[in-house]
Amino acid sequence: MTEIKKYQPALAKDDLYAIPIDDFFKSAFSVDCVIFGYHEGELKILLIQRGAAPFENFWALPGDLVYPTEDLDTAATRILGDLTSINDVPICQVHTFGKVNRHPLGRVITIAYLALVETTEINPIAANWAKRTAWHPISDVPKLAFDHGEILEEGKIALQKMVMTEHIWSKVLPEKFTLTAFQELFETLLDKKFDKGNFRKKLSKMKFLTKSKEAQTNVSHRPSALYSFDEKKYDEMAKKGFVFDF
Amino acid sequence: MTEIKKYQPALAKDDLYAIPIDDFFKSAFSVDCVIFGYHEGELKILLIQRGAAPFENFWALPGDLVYPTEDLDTAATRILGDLTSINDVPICQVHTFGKVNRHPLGRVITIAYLALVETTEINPIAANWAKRTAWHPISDVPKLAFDHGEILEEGKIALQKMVMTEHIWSKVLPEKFTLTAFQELFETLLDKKFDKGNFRKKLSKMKFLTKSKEAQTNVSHRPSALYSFDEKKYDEMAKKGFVFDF
DNA sequence: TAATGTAATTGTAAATTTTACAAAAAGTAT
DNA sequence: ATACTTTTTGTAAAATTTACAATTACATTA
Repeated sequence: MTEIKKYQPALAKDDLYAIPIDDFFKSAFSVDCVIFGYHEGELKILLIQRGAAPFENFWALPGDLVYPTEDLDTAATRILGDLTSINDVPICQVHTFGKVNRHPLGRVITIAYLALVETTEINPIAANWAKRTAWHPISDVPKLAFDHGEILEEGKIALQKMVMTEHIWSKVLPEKFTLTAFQELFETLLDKKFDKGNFRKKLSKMKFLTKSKEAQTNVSHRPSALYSFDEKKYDEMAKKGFVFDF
Repeated sequence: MTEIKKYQPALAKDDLYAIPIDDFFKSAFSVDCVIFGYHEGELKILLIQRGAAPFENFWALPGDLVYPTEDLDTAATRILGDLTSINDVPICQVHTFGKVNRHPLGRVITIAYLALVETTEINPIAANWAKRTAWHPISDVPKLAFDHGEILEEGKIALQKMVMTEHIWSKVLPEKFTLTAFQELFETLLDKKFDKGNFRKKLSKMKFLTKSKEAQTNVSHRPSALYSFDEKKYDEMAKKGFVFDF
């Protein structure tokens, strides 16, 4: 009995699936990146136009096969960079999609990763087999390649959940920002409106925004104080199990 | 230019990874099941003792390779059944683990699935290459095969999050249950204590537990009313974006 | 049968938070 | 100086949370 035979996986009761172990090692997996862009109250999604079969010319999420010698998280970052020239953006895993026929060229399961960035601070440049890149308003997305439509929908749900439990939003605003900008960000991401006075009262109780001595300039009205995000304070609170509950 | 060449994935800038497309299709993927069992204030985890290499004789999460012609979700259910004889338990995806060297026999990424069941209502029977099955107290788990220790830790965190946002707990209690039993369940899962009076006041506002006309019998104290879970009501509230916030 | 023990259930008052606004403040533009 | 705009603070009523205390309903024991 060989080493390989020993590792033969479980067989279904009717032996329907009794296939040699080698046949299991004929799959591939890919990463698809759901990159949301926020700017001044508008949420967009980053797409590429595919310059390679299958689904050539279709719009799609930036994604590609993972190298056999590459860690999953590493691959996600690398692939995003390879196709869109976006680097240094932390992305996090969301969900894995594994329907048998989701990919026309063979068995490929795909792991979706997600990030939220400031639309104008990122400069996506199509590279490799990506023909072009474009930000599409979240409310007006074309038909996508593969099952990317489904992946995007899951991504939207995951984004809203993460907004309330992680500081995924913290790199979207500039170093110093007004509370109004902060509120607009949350109103956009959560698709809700908040009372201005009450919103900031809740925030001040949360302690993780610290007021600086600087103020807004060049506005034709009372200038706003500028705040900054205190990650340490946030983590303290998060550890105690708090969630945004607006 | 062949069809395959066309689909060649993105190349890294330095061509380090320029390998033929076929080499991508040499991976496998597996499912590992994190099955939590609850009974009378005790949380346990279901493990199997492996009867096959690698990690023969090690305790491990029930898991195995996915067939190339099998949907991911289908595989999860099938594998759990094959190894532990547990069927009809809904399990949900949690996270995918994809470090290059996590599996000694080749590149295998694994997708973790999770469920919560009533320990005594499930009768796990080792089957196939599983030597035996056992419930281990969550606080006393042996060293596990592969990276299953890490997967279990992630599973614990995911369980707590899900308890607050989904009714993953709803099949754990009997059809009719006391509010005290309900409270004990949540205290166990969230590892917190609650004030009895206040806990049930919050519950009554949530509306998804309906009081039946029956009461507890054979208890040497005032008998408790029995309640049942109203899934429809729960879903209504969940749709409006509510979370348990005890 | 009455008293006792136990846990379920309801009650309550003080403290806190939420809500829906209103008023005041601090700048530019006219 | 006045108007305008948005920030910032204030406030009173309503609702909720909190920390207990009191009451209730059963079985068991005296």
